[in-house]
Amino acid sequence: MTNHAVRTRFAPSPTGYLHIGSARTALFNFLYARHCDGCFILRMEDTDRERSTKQACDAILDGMRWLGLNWDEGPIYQHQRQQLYEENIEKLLADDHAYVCDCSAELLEEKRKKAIASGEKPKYDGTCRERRLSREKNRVVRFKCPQNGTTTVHDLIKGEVPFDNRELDDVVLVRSNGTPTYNFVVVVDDIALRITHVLRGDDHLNNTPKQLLLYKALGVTPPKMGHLPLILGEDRARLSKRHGATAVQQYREDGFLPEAMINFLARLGWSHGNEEIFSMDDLIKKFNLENIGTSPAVFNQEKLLWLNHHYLRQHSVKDLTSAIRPHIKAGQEHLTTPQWQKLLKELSERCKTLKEFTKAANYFFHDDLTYDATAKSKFFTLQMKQPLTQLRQQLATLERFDEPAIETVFKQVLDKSGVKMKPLAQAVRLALTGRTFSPGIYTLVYVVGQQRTIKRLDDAISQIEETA
RNA sequence: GGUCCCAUCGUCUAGCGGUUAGGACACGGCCCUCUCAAGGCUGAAACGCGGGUUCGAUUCCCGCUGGGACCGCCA
Repeated sequence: MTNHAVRTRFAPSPTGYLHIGSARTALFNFLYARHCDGCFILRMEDTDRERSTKQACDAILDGMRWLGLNWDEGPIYQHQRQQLYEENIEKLLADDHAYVCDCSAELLEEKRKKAIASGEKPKYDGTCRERRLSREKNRVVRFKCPQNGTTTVHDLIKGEVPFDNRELDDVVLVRSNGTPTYNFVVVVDDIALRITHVLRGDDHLNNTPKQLLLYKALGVTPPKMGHLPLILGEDRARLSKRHGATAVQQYREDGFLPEAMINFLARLGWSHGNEEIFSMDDLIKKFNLENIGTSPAVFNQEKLLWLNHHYLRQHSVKDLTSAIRPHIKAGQEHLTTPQWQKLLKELSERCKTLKEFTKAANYFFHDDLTYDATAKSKFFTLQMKQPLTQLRQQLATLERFDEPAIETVFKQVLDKSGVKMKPLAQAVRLALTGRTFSPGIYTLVYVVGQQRTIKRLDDAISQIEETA
């Protein structure tokens, strides 16, 4: 389907990092625009000057780029569009769709508390509605919200959602400091940017009728709206910091790949039959509004890890190496060797995150090993001393230090000494890595290299003497 | 408290009136095996409850229950 008219946007408020939930909203808007060959716009909702920061903007931009959510227009900064908002306010005021209010914040807060205490809905009481106050410093502008009738949200995902206008409040459009508020600028900008489809979190559904009424007051047909079910934590409450990492960047630092994150996020609230694996191109091709689910989804890190593992295994050695470079603190010179390439392939079978690679390959980058105590007493036994010594001698004589040659040496030692493969392999593994798990033993010996293997076997053999 | 949203395995979900209710993650077992993984096979695991509508409801409607969101001069 091609629809050049489709224009979507992602409009975060730059007050923190890029949240997982926001990222999914961004993704869906991005995918829908791309799917329809439309336009995806990035807009910073930074009208709250107290809370918006440059760092937050940068973090959001950075996260978007990392995920590959490239925008076609923007970033548009709302704090630079004051004049546009001012024009619209004047229009609303002139048309009697808005009014000036001088009720103090303290008084309102008091009334609000009282209302809640007496079991009523906290709502502006309309004191200034008909006072026709003039605009002055320290006064706010409110929307004159119709107090009868029904406003129905025609939601792309939920269907018809009617709201009784009596439930709606006279929202503040302009703060007493002169800056416009969210509910107002979101409407003005979506009009100005000719947005055709608004996909946003479910938490905005209650705002939508107010915004619809604003569109009406402004004489504009609203865009199509779709409210995405929220992403939840394990306790089924809205995903937040207390559930663990919620910043996209945190996942990057923890060694996740953007492909995995995108795939995971896409499947939270959207599906395509029984398919689980989607590249960005697949998603652009297959994404549609019809298959967006209606119920909230719990963020399940196990599945993210599985996907990450999947993409880790799919990456080329070259791509993986460059992805892993930032995670390696010392020993980066090892990253260019054929041994590293071999090890990397083995590691990608076993590790679920880039971060795990460094841990799992610790013995490759560092020479100071600490033997696992239990394993040491189990595998560094006196009867292993001879076979290990034999092995060490023969490995030292090898001219071609490759896996077939290493395997031959192992076979010979096994034959001569009569020990079983398992204890020998485990003893060698412990000697070379300090642990009892690693890639296959021939591969391991090859990867560690002749010099280091000999050195580590010598160390191990002396350990046996000490304990004997 | 008011308004609104939601409801299929533990989790993500398929299902769009008639299915042995399917897949995936996680979990158990078996195989493979020098360890750890990977892989293969396999197992356990769900339609919240009560009313309708219908020949027939997981599916449509209503109620209940449960969970969630929102009620700012935040967005």
